Amino acid sequence: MAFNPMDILAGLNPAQRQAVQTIQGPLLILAGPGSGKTRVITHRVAYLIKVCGINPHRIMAVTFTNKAANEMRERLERLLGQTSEALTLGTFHAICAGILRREGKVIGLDPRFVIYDEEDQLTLIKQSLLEVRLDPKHYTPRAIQSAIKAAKSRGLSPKEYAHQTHSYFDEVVHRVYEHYQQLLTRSQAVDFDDLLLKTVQLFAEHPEVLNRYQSRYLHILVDEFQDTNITQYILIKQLAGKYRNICVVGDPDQSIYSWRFADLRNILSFEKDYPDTKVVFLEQNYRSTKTVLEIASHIISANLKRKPKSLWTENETGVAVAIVETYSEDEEAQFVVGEIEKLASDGEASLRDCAVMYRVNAQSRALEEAFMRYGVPYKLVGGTRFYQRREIKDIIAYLRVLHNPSDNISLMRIINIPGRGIGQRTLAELSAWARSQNISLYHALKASEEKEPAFTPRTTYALNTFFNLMEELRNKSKELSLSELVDEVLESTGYQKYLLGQEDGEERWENVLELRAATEEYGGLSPEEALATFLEKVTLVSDVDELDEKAEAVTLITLHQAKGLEFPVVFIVGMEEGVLPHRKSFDDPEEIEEERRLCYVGVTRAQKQVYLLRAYRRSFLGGSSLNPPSRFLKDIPPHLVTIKGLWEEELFAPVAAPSPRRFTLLSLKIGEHVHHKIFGEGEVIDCSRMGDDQVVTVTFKEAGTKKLLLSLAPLKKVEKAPEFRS
DNA sequence: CGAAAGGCTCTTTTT
DNA sequence: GAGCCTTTCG
Repeated sequence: MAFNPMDILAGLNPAQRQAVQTIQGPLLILAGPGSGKTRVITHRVAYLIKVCGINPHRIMAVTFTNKAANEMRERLERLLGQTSEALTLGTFHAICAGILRREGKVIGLDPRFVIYDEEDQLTLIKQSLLEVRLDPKHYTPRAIQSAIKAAKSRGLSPKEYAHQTHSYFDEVVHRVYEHYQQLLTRSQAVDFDDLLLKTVQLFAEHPEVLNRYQSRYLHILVDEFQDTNITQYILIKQLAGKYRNICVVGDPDQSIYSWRFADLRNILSFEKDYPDTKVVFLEQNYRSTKTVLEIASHIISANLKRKPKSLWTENETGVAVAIVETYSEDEEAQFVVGEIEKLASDGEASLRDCAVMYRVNAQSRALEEAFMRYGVPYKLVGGTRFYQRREIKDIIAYLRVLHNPSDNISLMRIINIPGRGIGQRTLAELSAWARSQNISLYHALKASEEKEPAFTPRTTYALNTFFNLMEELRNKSKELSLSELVDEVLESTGYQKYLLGQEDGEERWENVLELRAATEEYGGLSPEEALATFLEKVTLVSDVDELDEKAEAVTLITLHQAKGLEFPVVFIVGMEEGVLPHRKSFDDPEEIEEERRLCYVGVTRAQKQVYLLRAYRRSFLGGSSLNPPSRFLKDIPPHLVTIKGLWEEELFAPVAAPSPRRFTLLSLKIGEHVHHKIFGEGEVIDCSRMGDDQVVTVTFKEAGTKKLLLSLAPLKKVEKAPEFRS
């Protein structure tokens, strides 16, 4: 099929075309929600390659999540009909990690450096506090962590930080920051923010390296520009220094990451630093109904520090927004599930069309319980994130040490897990000695016999045994495939036994197996490369990245994570003062404005229908509170609203209590066959305990696989095996 | 050394 | 209500 370059422009509106075709010089695209932003970026890159003949090797596109990057690559390949590997495409963090692996040597960075996440960072900060003899009770590690992150987001090294600040607390932070950086260096590690900051420093100190990159990148694109921080801004300014073909895309109304030190002033700086900037507004919305767009506009218009913007759509008017008031969060969740079941059975929306959004992760709990109780499939994004789980981090720590023995934090994590008689005292002594000898902890392990005064024979033996174990694994790591290596680690360290001996060991072990499964896709690489690639990936993935859009299930997601996604039907729960807006934002008008933007982001995810829910009473931290309705609800004009008065009509109606059915509780085993009132016949494929109840996973003949709570699901045991059994 | 128990503080939001 | 830290005891 002949390729017609003009296909790239087909179907774009005039503003979108302008955004695609303006390829010379700085360009700022202000894109409202649903205005086809992703489409514009993708088409712009395609246009550069196909029409302008630019080598993909010379284009960089920065996205906010890995997911966005993957999607863009897919779309691009479809559009171009060819692969696009040469294109630099990824998050700031991933792109910088790549640059540092290649070029970091000149600033003394080992190419095998490990990336510490925020948990590792906090551990290291605690250690720093102790080592500079400050009391962690007086200066909370969290506060210090936040101050260091703030400094790094503004591009400040410890020295620069000291110059810029004067309070006593700043002096404390400065001391810890400086020491913390030393500890990182000693571990051949960088933290998240260092990925950006070190790249900036590298470019600043080594113009010859910067020059290579400047000359390479003829075109640079940055998505979600409203959520970039100052360090990221400096970085793109460096990179675009030569050609100045820099295109940034953003929407100030969707800026929701100022707590991560994203700085809206970047948009102002951009226009100031590049006075010849052309600005394109994308204001036609293709996503939502007129009603959805109108209530969104009313909500966001109440922000005072904002440039007004007029969004419009040719879509149909659609239905009114539903405001639902329930008594408790459990009822709120129950309403959501009931409504989704209704939509699904009426054929108005499938499960994957629906998303439930909330302000804080803790809110997902009541929802999950309700979804489980009614056997409606859901996918939870975030929460306790997979790669943050203790057992997962343990295994990764083993792999990290095998890859790079200098990684002290990981070594300290696993040195006594499973327990092998190396306690806190020994560890403290060993690491003090390592520091005095100026060697890594791993090296100290090897040389522990030379230490004066010596460890007890028993301790020495334990240290030696552990060291030999790790050495053996390290040798094997050079030959075994990644999954074989994981198996070997699990086996030879006794980790499996250790886990299964614990209370919730079964479940944790499942997670470990899931991790092991994830290592299988690295078969094509050499053992060393596979390990390196895997370790980098696991620290830089986010939860949205893993969201499976095709699965027939309802999405449960925080408002922050929902940015960039869209769903036909959106439920926002917890529309209450204290939740949205969150009470932490009460005393700062700017934070309230950000809460409002967050609400705006949520509403504008919807294509057809929005439900805003609030509960009269919400439990938190064991207690409960009565929250007034969110102030944002007052900004919605009444004629666009239907109130669902579960409040008046159903509140006092008897709700079927779960307990009475308990005594008829039957117990099911894997392999048994059941009959469900709605879903029909199925086979039990898994069961686990939840409190004094049982959760069973059943594969139904017609309805697919569902998780059900035994006490509530209308299930009957079937003695005779159904005929579909395979 | 390590298990167990008791006491404390938080919880926004995440690449 | 959990997760983290400290203390206590075997």
